[in-house]
Amino acid sequence: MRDETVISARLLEWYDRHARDLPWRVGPAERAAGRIPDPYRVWLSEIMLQQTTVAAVAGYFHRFTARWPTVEALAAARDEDVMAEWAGLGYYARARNLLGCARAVAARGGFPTTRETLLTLPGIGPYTAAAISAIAHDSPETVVDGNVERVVARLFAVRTPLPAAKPELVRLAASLTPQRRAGDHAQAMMDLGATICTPRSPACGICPVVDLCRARALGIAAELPARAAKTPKPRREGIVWVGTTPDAALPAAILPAAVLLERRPARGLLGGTLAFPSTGWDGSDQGPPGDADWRELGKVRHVFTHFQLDLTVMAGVLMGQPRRGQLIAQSEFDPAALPSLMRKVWNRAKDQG
DNA sequence: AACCCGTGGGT
DNA sequence: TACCCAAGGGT
Repeated sequence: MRDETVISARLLEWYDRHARDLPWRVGPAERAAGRIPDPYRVWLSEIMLQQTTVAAVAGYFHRFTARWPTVEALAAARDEDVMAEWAGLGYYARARNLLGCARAVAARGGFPTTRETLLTLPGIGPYTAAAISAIAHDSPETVVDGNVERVVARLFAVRTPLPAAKPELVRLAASLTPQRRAGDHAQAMMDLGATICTPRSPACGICPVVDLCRARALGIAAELPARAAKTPKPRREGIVWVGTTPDAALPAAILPAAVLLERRPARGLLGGTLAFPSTGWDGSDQGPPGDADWRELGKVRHVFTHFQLDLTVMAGVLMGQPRRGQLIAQSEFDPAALPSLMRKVWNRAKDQG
């Protein structure tokens, strides 16, 4: 028997006993009994899991499915409600594409089943299209995420650095994909990568395919996959303004009646999210959003994918009409609807203001 | 093809 | 502290 066939059989056997129990997953026993996963839940989980950990996704998945149980319900949601529910999860283009995809799917009467057609929908790329097709329909597609790249690089001792190695890793991963149970195979590869074949100090001692791992034989498992050198992260600085209005019934120092916020441009950094007016760090160059006796509260540090940000927080009670943004009543303001950076800014202002 | 796009936990 | 990197996609 080919090594590839043995690896696939061993992985499925291992998965039958050790599959992670995840909220969006139909486990191997239920799957074998004929239970078909809901494509909506598979799709939603896959979008949320893009570059995002299982632990971070779980709560969001529960809230989304409770509020919008079907793709039709999600398609009918308001943009700002979806953005608010997504707030804190990051990569906000996913939320915009999520809605676009839901509306396209609702309009066409349901999710497509083939990888090729799934690929035409917004937010669905090569990984997600293959994953939905394999997991929800058991199509023999090859699913390659970061876990699979690592597992395959080690099994076949691929020393070429990523991302140049990607095409080779995809070919090798395809050589492992079985014709039956492709969905369970894909999830087994990812579970192995997440729990045993981990980036650092992999647990080779309990790996079901350790005897077939070439990197292990060479003693270089923990060193793979190799990656191209990363460029150092630059630092940016900017200013953010937390403007409030005085409450008519209470002393202004106790409780502000309204907070000045703005909707960021739909594309780009934190695109489409709710934010405090700011400048200087995202390509913008603007003054204070209104007149106030602005005072400095200190800095907030936040690390994005490609730069580190130090934002100086200014706070003040607005005098007259603000020049931009929208005043949100304190009673209707939910800090949880802000992206994490702006949540940090709010917490700083709340602590010191 | 290279760059842009969040966040949080682990080491 | 600093760095790694997660069920990637869009442009």
